[in-house]
Amino acid sequence: MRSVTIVHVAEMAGVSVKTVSRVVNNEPNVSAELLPGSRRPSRTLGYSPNIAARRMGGAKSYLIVAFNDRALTLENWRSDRGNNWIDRMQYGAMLECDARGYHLLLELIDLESEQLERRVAAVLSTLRPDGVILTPPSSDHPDVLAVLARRQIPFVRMGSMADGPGHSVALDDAEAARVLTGHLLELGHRRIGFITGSARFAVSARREDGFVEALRAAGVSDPRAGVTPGDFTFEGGARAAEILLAQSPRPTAIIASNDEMALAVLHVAQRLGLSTPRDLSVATFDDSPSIRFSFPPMTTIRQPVAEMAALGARILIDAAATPGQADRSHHLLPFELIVRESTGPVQA
Amino acid sequence: MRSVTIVHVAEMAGVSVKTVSRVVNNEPNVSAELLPGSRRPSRTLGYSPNIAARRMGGAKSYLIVAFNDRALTLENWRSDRGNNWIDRMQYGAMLECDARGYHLLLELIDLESEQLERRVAAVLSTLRPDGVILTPPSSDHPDVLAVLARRQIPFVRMGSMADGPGHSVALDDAEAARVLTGHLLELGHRRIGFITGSARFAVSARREDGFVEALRAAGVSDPRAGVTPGDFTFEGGARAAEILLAQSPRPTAIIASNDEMALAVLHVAQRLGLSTPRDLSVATFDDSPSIRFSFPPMTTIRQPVAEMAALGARILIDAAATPGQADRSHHLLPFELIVRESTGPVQA
DNA sequence: TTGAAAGCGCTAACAT
DNA sequence: ATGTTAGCGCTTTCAA
Repeated sequence: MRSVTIVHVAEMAGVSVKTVSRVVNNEPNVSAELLPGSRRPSRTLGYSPNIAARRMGGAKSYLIVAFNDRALTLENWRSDRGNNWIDRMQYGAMLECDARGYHLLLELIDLESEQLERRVAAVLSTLRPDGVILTPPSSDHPDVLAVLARRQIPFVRMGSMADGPGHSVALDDAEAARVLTGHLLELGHRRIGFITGSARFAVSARREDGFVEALRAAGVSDPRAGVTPGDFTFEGGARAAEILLAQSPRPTAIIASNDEMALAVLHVAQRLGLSTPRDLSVATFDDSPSIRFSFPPMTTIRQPVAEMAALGARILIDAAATPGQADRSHHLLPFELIVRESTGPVQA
Repeated sequence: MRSVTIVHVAEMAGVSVKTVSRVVNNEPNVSAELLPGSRRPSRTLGYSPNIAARRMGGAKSYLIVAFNDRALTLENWRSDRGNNWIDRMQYGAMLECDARGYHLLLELIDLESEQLERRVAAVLSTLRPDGVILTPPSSDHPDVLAVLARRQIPFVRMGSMADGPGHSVALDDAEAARVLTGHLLELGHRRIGFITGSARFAVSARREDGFVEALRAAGVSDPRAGVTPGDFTFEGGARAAEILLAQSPRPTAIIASNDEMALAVLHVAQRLGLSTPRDLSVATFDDSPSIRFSFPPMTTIRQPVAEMAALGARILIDAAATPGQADRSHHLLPFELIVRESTGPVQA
């Protein structure tokens, strides 16, 4: 079935194709009477402009591409643990795109590849997106940023605090860690363990820094004593928890740098016969579904990931709509401490 | 920066654009010497064909669109509970697309809309995908199927057992329910509660049927006694669990039609002072991360969702590559019973 | 085996 | 306020 084109609509309306184009794109210089006149046939015929042809005509592509790290995505798939962060990012961006007549395309890129620049360039040539969303750890990858900048394609770095080119949307992870740590300090905890994230992600260091600073500010001696390396996986979290809980005196609270490791802490504590929060308080960072449904539901930092992504998409779509705007901007979104049942006052 | 086109490559190679096109698309009738000759410049220049132009030229679009129900997605986003099924579907399809030079585009459609047909048609006109993946509940929506069939766009219905047009990839949910129920029967359970899913999804009835059949086959009198309505949400699952656990005599096991409701059962049981699996066995269906990390980790049916989606994408890509193939096929993938710690022998 | 030319559906630039 | 024309980058005829 050949589909209806702008020519059909124009013929039916008895006007030129350009007029139809103007109406469809809400351009000025169309007489008011024409609006319904041209619009009616387009409705009747069920016309919607073909995106490829539009792009060929020199207009926008109505495409936003989000780059995800391939290795991460693959591993995620294999382990099937559901990377909630990416999902929420996608929902937010997709909804915003959808509302603005845009389409979101997820693309896998191999950050470790030697051909990274070439690959990124190829995707851009092939797809011609109006904008690109970068998720960690590509948000801070110099090669990716370089290609994007060279091509002059608007892009937004998600979750990056680094001062780089393009737009960025993030939240203050260090401050979030300080707030979370502060919550435990208020409950009387002094021996607090902290399981770090993978060094590949800039966020790991930021959270660790916030934790250490909060302890230092509270006058805790040797604030780094409880810092134990983790890697964002359940297994890594379990190992770290075992190390921490074998210490004497034992920490009365543990902060995990992500939810999966926090779940692991809960498991290890349970195995050791420790009750949460009576014997051990546990707090974490991402507020994924799993920790809301855990025993007990966990205290955490709530990040507005979907909102961040929606903002990112909005910035790109606006940039495509009004060229010549600033090509850099920096946005910090608020987070929220959510106190649940996994944290309680330290027992005497 | 103007990007490199086929013309540049042709000039550099000293051949016609058509020859370059042939090389790029692995078409026959190119002399062997030309292959490296034309390919070298294309590498040097970093050429990749523009998808929009390709499409305009009458070739494939290299696009697969997956339709998701908008209301479901929105609700999912708001409740932020992470619809693992969709995520796994997407991973599988995306990886397959990526491996074949394709791109996956998620589109939201409003199944409740009166303009559904028009909207679907608009997306198809706009994007011109080479194929469409339908996720439940759109897999069985007659209007959606009608538009697709009329347009002659290859599509695959995911998780649909209905005998309809197009391709379908599913697993035998009824059989899965029978196997899961059989596991409990073997452990000696006779009073088994079953919390159904939402009636909007065809899978709900299939699982319920399998459960009832298994009990009947085992000679359990009144096999429908334990069937209690649920809706796939945590709250709905909790309500159903409360009803079931208030019965006297109490069921010794409960099967929930999805993981979120199973988590709710665990919560309610815990609140009532029932220990799992000693006092109550719990089993469920989707094997999402949350039930692997729950206390205790739950017995479940493992569905190869990503593999199903990958197969779906493969079918569509193959169909686009070799027109004239059968436009219907039906695939049933195997599932797996995974026994964890939430189910145990009935206590005397 | 190779190439020249036409055209896909749309929009930008340039008339009118 | 409206229409005409010339591409956009590619692939398909069809011819050499």
